[in-house]
Amino acid sequence: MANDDDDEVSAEMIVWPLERLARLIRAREHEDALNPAQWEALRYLDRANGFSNSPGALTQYLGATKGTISQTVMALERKGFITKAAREGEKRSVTLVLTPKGKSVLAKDPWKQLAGGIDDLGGKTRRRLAKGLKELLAGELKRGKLKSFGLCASCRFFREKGRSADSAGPHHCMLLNLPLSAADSQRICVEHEPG
Amino acid sequence: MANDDDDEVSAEMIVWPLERLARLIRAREHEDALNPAQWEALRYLDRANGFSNSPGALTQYLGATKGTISQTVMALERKGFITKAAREGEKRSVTLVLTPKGKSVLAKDPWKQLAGGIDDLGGKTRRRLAKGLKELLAGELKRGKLKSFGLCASCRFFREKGRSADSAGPHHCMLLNLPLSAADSQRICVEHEPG
DNA sequence: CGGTTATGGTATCGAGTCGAGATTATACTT
DNA sequence: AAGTATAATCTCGACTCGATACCATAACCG
Repeated sequence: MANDDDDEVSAEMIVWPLERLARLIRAREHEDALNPAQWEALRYLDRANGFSNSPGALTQYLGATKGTISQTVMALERKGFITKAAREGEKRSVTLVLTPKGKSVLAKDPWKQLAGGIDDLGGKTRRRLAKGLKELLAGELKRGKLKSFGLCASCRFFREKGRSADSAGPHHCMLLNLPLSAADSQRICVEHEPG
Repeated sequence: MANDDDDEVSAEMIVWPLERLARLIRAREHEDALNPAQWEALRYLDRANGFSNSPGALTQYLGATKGTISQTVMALERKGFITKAAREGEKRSVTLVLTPKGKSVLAKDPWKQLAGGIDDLGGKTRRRLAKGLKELLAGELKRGKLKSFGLCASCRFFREKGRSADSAGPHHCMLLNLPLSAADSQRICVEHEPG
């Protein structure tokens, strides 16, 4: 194991499987009354915090355009997977919330089924796989000047507070100057900035 | 480095970046007069050997249906990226060949641009990344009972022959019982079976 | 206050994907 | 010769997608 850096792995040996894997999973996203675009939106909304469950944030996350996302959101609403509601204190915006039907269909997410294969991987491979993908994604985000959509724990605007009796939650966001519930701090955020 | 297997990496830390990376690259596949489906087909045809450059093989590679691929192929032909020709000795089938225009546009392939980011990765990470992705893809292929589309070198039907003056090439395929040019043996094949 | 500009979302359009199913032509089998 | 399998195409309806125009609300500024 001394010369672990020999035997160069060509970029193709990473790009080709990556590309085909993504394509094949996508091909299975036409089942269960949803299609790939709708799956992507549903997955995002399941992970987004209260500042981020809007069509605009979804647009940025997916690297799409507002018009396209508007259509997809309407399809999801029509099919009963999400509901729309007015956003508190911002009449232009809207909140998108999963219905019970929306939450339950996520169990059949084709990407989620990949998790089984991941469990069979060795610890070293899992660690390096996560690290490599994280860096590749970071590069792609930088190239497209896109947002990171990370969790509070890695955000420069996050201030963790000790437990308190405050019902609004123990933490605080310095950017929006708002209290953060413990649950919300575990979800991805449009405003996230690493730091 | 002794306890390299501690600190479990959750499946989500692999699936989420993987999913978003694939989505973001896909979002950039609308440039250059092509769209994602057409990019996928063009990339495949650039890598397929002489037995595998048909609509049917492309259909299997992408996990799609014949009708869909037929449309995409016609679009690529209409746009001048590929040409269609009759297949030798099989009148039902067709060969799809990249035009010079098709070959040159591949330089702008959004997936290819990922290769730069891969070069920045460390050797260990690159190795494990390739290994992990290969295994995840193998699992996906098994689940969907799909073909591997590997190279001759890993195929159980391949017989490497010594150099000869035979113009048809030095190698041989035991399945189709045909000679194989050195060039073709370096391209992916519908008939590939690991072993 | 009024005007300009920015922002969040929708309406509409045309090109194209996608799976499903029917159709045509060729090949193989018995 | 009849039946079946295979390679590809055609047609259909539902949907994605970017582009553009549009509307409402918000922010800013003199």
